Amino acid sequence: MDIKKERHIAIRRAVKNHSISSQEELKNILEKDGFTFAQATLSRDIKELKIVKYPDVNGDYIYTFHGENNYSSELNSSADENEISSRATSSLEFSGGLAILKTRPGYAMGIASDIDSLASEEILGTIAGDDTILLIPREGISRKAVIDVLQNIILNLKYEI
Amino acid sequence: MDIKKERHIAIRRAVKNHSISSQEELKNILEKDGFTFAQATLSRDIKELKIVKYPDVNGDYIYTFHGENNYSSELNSSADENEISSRATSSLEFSGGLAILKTRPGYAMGIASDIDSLASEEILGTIAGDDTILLIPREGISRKAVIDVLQNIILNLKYEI
DNA sequence: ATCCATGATGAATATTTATTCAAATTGGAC
DNA sequence: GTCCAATTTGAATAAATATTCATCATGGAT
Repeated sequence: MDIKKERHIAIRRAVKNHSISSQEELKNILEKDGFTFAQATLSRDIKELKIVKYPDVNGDYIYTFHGENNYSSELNSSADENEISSRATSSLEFSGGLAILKTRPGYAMGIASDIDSLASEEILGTIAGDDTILLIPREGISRKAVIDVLQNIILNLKYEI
Repeated sequence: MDIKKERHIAIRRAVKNHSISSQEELKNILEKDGFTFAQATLSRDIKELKIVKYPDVNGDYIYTFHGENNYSSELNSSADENEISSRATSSLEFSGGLAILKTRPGYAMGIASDIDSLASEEILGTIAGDDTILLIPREGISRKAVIDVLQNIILNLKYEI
């Protein structure tokens, strides 16, 4: 698998699970995971993943996803809701300007709702059945941009362009 | 009125209405509005206001509020929904660990919903009637923190500690 | 009014982060 | 396979941002 893609996944995971306040800190974590790269690469990765340095309630900076609630609660820090989504989705395919995301039965509504709130910059709207979500990207949003943002929400998303 | 408070309001307004990609750019805008200050001050202001430098869809950086959708649509760029909230709210008061936000009749539900989504880091939950919202801050969140975050959502909020 | 504590600020600086530029790698098309 | 264009990357550097430290202002308390 693509090394960059792996690194991106590792970055998302690290950002989610740690309280990271600088790229250097993040770099150290990833290096312990066996990744090797320069700070420049990390800066670019963070930009692509739309990760943000957020001033948290305690007066510290913390890297996080845009719009993500990051009060570190013990409740959901181990049970990672994105991991659930990961198991719950199966594939993403495109047709014309539209995309179809398949999910496990019963999951479509919930995941569509997550997408509505977390990817509203790229996705104009969603229509969910039981195991299928129709995604309507905004004008000018590329397939790649759709994939990128969904990968932010759903770890290990499988897709076909 | 407090010069810092005025500047904060001007910053929020500028961030909302312009596509600002650096503190220097923001500083220039504010200076045209008659404010004078050093970059250090702006950095601190931005931290206090929890404004974030966000990598947008076009591959640029843009200063924005955490979690705010900033696809610049002509639809709502002039009709500013926070301005509506500003006219729609009247006062914020505290009692014990709780806060009461008064609104114009009929607005409580809508505003409470905005607060739920935009201030969930500080506010555990809200209960809205017709013109009154009960805010339940999370443990350890100070009154000042509550005021700060609500000021981010509601311009010109009036309050009593 | 005077004192004290707290907050606000700027200049300089440290730190952090983004970009440039050149090199290396990758992924087709043939 | 070779070639070419795209993408990825690192080292160095530029640019941007945060903090330090000293100073000044502000707002009580007495």
